[in-house]
Amino acid sequence: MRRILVTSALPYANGPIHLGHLVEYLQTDIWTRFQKLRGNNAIYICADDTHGTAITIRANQEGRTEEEVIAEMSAAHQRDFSGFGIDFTHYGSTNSEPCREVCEEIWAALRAKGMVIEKDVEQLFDIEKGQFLADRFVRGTCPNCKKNDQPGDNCGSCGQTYTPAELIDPISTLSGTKPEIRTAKHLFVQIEQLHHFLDEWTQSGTLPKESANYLKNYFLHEPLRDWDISRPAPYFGFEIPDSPGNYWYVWFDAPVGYIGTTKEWCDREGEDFTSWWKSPDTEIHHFIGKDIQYFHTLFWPAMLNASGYTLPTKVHIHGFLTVDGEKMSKSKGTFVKAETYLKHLDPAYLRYFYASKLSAKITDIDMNLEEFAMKVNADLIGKVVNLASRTARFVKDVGLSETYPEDDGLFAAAAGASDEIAAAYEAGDFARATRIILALADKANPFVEMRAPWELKKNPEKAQELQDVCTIALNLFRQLSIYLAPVLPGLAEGAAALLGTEPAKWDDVKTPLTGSPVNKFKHLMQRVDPAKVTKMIEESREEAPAPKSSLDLAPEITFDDFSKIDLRVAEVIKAEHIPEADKLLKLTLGLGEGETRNVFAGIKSAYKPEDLNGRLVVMVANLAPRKMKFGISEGMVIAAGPGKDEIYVLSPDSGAKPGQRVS
RNA sequence: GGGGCUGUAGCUCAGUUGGUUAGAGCAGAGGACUCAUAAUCCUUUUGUCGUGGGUUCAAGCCCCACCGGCCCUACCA
Repeated sequence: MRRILVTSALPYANGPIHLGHLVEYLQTDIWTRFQKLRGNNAIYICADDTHGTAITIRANQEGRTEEEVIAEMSAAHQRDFSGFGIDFTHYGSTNSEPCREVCEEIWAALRAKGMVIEKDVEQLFDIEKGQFLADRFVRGTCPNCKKNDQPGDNCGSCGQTYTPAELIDPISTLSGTKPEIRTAKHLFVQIEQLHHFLDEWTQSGTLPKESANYLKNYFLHEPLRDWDISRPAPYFGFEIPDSPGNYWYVWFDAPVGYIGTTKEWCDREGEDFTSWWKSPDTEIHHFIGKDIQYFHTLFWPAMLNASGYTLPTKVHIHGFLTVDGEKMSKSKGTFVKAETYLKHLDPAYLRYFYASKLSAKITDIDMNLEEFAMKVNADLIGKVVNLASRTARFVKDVGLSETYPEDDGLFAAAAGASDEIAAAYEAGDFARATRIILALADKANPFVEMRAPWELKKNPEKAQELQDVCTIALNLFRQLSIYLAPVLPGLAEGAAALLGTEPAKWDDVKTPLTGSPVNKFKHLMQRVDPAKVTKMIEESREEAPAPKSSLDLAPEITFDDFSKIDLRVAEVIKAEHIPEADKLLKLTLGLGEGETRNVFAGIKSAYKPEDLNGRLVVMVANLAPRKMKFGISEGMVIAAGPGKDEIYVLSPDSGAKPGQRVS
């Protein structure tokens, strides 16, 4: 029996759980349930990540204390997780005494190894609020491209990175005042001292290959920079014991939360803490997203190494979630909160859908909503549950046959897939696991079809054969339900209840069930109703926020970009109605020297043809011709205004000649 | 700018250490059945494996370049 400690990254206590988070927590939950089902001693530890400036800002805005904010958020998070069947052994908080104790212990170890140094750091200081500003709380003009209203670390327009102190005209987003540059003492951890260790550890098979490559080529090819680990007061977090007025940066104490939360659980349950975190016999498995790799694969192992804690056995890294091929979007309604999902849909659907998409690779997964409904219905309802649903009621009165009948090797084949499926689960390749399992279902259904129990039922002399066929189908169904139990614990329970047995263990797939009663069949799962998916999306849709300023400029372009556009003065030689067109007028434009262009302009709602005849306008003369319903349009007339009856065609001052270039 | 990953049928993806006519599920087409939550079963269509070079007796798999997509780029939580 293996001892396995499993963690998911700690969700930040500043927002609700959404479908993107759930990729990770469901992945971890499935993996942990799999380990338990195999008979291993696995625990799943998680906690809210509670420290940092963002929490303080929020608390101030809401006129509450940080503790009130994080308590409410923790309750909400746990409610959401529980709604999805995520079964934590213990869920804690980084703002707890055990976490503080472990932070202090690790810190002391780093100090003892001489890995902590002090350096002065220039940072912007908000005078009115009396605090230093993190990058995200400063905005100003980009020193590179001069685009205004950019964040303090890098420019959203040109991509340039810089320090907040380099910003032109910086403004504190907390007070709206202009911050000043001040110097403060920060504490740094010199993880370069463990460079050699990290070189080896990161390439030791603990990490996915692509992650190991990334670290090797991006960080470990040169000396590692010192890690700034402290923040000056005021800061919501733990004060550093030997450096009053300074607090540990949230990314120092967040991963320590894994250990601190385990400690809290051990104290409560009387478990031996040392055997979980300081024993070579215990495996540590972290599940994280690709965005926080370097915290977990450089700083974290360095901290553990320096303080004598067990290093992670494996760091499982997953990609992000997109919905219908795009980033989750509040305005499109694809930013779905866990709570909203649960109002409309069965969590089992999402558990299965994610499982069918997740592999051991660090690739993003897409939740196509149409595919979601179709796949869940086809696989789970149509194939798996259908096996029970189409046979159980035939044997409701007689139960299963006393001896397991001849089944053309189906049961043995499914039992034989056990190792392969287990290996796929173990490797985190749930997509492969579900593929193999569904292939078994695809063999079981044709068997039922061939033996046609509904025909056997008509002939009382074939009662035994009928019972045998159903015994086989229900046993195959039971195998499937056990294989799927990590993903769909509810289905496994339903299967056990139907067949009147105890909840299954993994190895039960190898022994057929005989002679037991079969209870009245109840639907184990409902089909996905696409209308409910639509409702969920509608409820998630938020009104697009109003543009920040009235001048919402398009991204900046260069002069070269502009000069690609060939604008010409043109004379409207002829403007005509097109009776079938709702919006278009057909214009014949003259560019001088007898050259004319045929242009369809969407200005019918604001202009009559007779108003335009003879007028000079400005046109884009080198626009690619476009085939439209009523002919080919060879350019475009420049106009201002929002549309409808507010369209204003531009005209040059008198004297301009058709064909002249506008620049 | 640097780096990681990725590009295989309409869609989602498998394709192990390079080896014979490139696979699955879904969708599509045709048929069967009626026990089952319009579920199931049978048959069947579809691919210049991103592009261009190279290595090799042999490349979807190896090398190079290019094009497209996603992501990271450390005082961001």
